[in-house]
Amino acid sequence: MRPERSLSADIFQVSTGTSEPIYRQLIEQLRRLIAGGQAQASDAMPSVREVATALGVNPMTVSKAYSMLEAEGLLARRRGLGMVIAQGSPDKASQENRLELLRPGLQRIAQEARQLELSASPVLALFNSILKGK
Amino acid sequence: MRPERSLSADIFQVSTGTSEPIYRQLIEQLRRLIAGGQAQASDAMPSVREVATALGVNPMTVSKAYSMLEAEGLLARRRGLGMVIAQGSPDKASQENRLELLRPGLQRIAQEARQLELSASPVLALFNSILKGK
Amino acid sequence: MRPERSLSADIFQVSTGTSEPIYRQLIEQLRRLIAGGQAQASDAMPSVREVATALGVNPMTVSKAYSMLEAEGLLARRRGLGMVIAQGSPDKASQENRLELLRPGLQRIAQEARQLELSASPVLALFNSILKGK
Amino acid sequence: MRPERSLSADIFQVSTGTSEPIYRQLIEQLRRLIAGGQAQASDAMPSVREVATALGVNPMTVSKAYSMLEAEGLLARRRGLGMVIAQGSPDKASQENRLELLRPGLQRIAQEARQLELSASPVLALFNSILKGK
DNA sequence: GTGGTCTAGACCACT
DNA sequence: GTGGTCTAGACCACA
Repeated sequence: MRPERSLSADIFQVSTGTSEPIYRQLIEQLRRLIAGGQAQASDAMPSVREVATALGVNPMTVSKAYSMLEAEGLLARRRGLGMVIAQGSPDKASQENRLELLRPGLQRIAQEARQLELSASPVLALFNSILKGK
Repeated sequence: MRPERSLSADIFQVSTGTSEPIYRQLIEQLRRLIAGGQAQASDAMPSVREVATALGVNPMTVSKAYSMLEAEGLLARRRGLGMVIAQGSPDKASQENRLELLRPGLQRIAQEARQLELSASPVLALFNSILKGK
Repeated sequence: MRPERSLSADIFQVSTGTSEPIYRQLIEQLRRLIAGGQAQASDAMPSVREVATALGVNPMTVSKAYSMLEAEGLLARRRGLGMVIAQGSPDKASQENRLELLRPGLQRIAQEARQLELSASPVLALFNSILKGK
Repeated sequence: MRPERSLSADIFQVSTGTSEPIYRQLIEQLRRLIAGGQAQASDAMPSVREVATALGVNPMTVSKAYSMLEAEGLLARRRGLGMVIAQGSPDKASQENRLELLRPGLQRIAQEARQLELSASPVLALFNSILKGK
């Protein structure tokens, strides 16, 4: 078994203002981190407590996210040691597959741009500056 | 009384697949249509029943959206006649202001792209094709 | 977390005889309780179900009032825990400001008294007895 | 038949901002004018058109009020001439009876004053100034 | 025809 | 336990 890497609690960012439930934000983010290759099999997850205090949310909320990820097979429980990325979790996905994960969100924004009567170029320019500037 | 334009029920599109409640989708869409200048003061809104049947949702769901838009000052009620875009509703916003409305969504996507370890250029290419192709 | 006071369900009284909708009666009453200082920031509101059973109305009616008060910024939702008076809600208003809230109603009564050809003194005497006697 | 007096259209005042329907405001006001003795049997009512333009409301709304007052027996229709106060309409009521008509409104205000934590004296002082000053 | 209010009941999400 | 959302259906008020 290869040496184990520990993931930091700041891999997660949540926004409480959104209507999207916090536990779901966490789930989606870990899925992306795995698809992007930043979290790999046998990496140790930060503890529920660490994440909860770092994000300022209820520990039960983090625990629920972890449990659902475990049920989904992406996380595995190591008794007394915490959770790790499961051996069976998917490897880093291909670029095409990762791009496809962004499509629904981009389509939604495109629809909003149309309702705002915005043409493509200024929207692309703004997106470009956000992608690079931050 | 100056001529009045009637908006059609198909200005609205809802997706039931999302977790975002239907009435909120309607609210957001009307806000954008006003900001985009496609709905202007004193335009007549389609009736609650028209929108409800067009979208296949319960009239109360549409009514809830209309009521909240009225409380917000964007719609005005004409007793017995229906709702119209309120006189006090904002005029078409400047292009800069309309772009700003897209910023939060674009920032969210950019964060997701980073978690997926995607560089800017393929993401921009995909967005470009969505904006233009559809 | 500082100590929190819980408001009882009997802070509300509704009269079904009036044409004023129940949810609006609740809204107006809470506004007055806040202006009067009897409900303060971070006080816990009675639950929707408690109020509904205490008043004998449908929970959705109470929920509607709470939602509109939340949209107005007077109430804040605590996910899974209930509603509290929002931090941003106004403090107890000055006596002059509270008096001003009564002015429109008093003006309406004064107009009625004029139409009934009633002079000031008997009307004031009646009002005095009502204010003190009950 | 004694000489006929003509009532002016400005005996009515309506507020469109209220939830109370306009036609009902008109009905209540005429009832009070009769109880107060300012409108007496065989007085000629202002025409529907006059009242509608003076108040800026829909003629159908005034017509509805007149019709309901006729059904109630307070107004009588004189073919081709307009409406008059009916012969059978009650005479000016006693002061005690007229005062009683104000009681429900005053009780409502008293309850509001209690919720605003206002004591009797400032409220009475305000009411006094409104009754006399205007 | 228009919107508003209320009910009864179901299901969901969060803690 | 908490509130939120949606449905189906009834009744009212206004024009």
